[in-house]
Amino acid sequence: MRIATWNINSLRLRMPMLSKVVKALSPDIMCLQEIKVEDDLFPLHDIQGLGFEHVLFRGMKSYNGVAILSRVPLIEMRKHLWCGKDDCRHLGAELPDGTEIHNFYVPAGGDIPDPEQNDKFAHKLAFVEEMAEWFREKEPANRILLGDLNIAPLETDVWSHKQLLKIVSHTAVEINALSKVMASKNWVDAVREIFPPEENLYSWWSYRNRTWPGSDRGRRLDHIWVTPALVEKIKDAKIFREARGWKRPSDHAPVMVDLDIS
DNA sequence: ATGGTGGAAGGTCCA
Repeated sequence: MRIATWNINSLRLRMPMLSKVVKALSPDIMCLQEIKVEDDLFPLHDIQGLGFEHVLFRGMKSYNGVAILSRVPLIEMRKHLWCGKDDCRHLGAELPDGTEIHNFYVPAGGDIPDPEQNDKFAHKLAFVEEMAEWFREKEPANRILLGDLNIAPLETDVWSHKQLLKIVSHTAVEINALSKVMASKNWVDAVREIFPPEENLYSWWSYRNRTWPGSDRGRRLDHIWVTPALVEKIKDAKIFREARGWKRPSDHAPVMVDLDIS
């Protein structure tokens, strides 16, 4: 089963690009973030036309929003209000074999990496802490956790570890919080099972850097994790950076893994 | 130290 995640940054604007990505990668399950469309306006018919019969979405006007597009049936999990907010940052579903898939859009966190000065950073830290707590309390199961986690944990997940230490997405406090999520169910970074940690690997490149891709000042903000029993099922992984070079792209590239599950 | 660009809006807010 091929499972992909992509922060599409407006689903309606980039429907044609989604079609290209789906044709290129043929994912069985495509998880999206920042769809930026309220549920009444979700382009369900067009999505089904791409071959996804089973579609879950949770959207709001202008901001955030997540969706799971699938060729296999999904059972939607009960909604959880992360940080007490109903802001469309998570969708959980059960696959036919009982594996759970969790699609997250973690708050970006603003510019100042200090929760005292910056409410958005405080929200990000609280959200990630809550993820750790939430998964810790869950019963054992095979699970996939993926999405735009807005944190680049490894030195090789950013173009310059030294220059980004005080930049939101690569600060020690965020990486520490993310490591607690990882410990909550002994999650394994599936993409790093294929691409060794020594290798630079990015999934996002700022719109503000006009020299892309020459300078390659990227960060790996988008992740796919699995619980330990699924590790031996990981067959391949890929970051489809070609899509970042298309005209009017999302600032994120799709990330995918092949898992030997049904 | 600063500002750079893009999306949804139709204000600015958010990334």
